[in-house]
Amino acid sequence: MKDQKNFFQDVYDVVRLIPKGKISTYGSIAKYLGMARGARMVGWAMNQAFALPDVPAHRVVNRKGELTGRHHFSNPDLMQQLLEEEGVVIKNHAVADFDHYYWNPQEALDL
DNA sequence: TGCGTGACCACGG
DNA sequence: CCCGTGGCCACGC
Repeated sequence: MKDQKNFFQDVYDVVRLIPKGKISTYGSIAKYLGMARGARMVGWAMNQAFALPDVPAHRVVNRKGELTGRHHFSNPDLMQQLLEEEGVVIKNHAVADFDHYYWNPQEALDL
């Protein structure tokens, strides 16, 4: 059991583990941390995380694969740009072939 | 102290 | 997939 105060740190820790060229979702991360209904909190954590250089917030999208957080970057197009640099194809502000790039912490970290 | 808001999600139609 | 509804937790005023 971990303190909820470390929840944000846990979020950053998981996000940091997302492999290059892969993406994950707010809900999956929240679920992995035991907050199945705390997807919004992951979003809030990301809002604070964009200040942390080691946290690839651009690899976190919503369950539809849309780059909903792009407006919170210094440049709205930066998120898409970073993903494309990693080989992720973006179409209309959303990840094309979402299932192909999807990275599930539950499976990857083998709970 | 209470209410509105939000980088969300699940469910039913 | 779209739409409406409810729930979730934290933050700002």
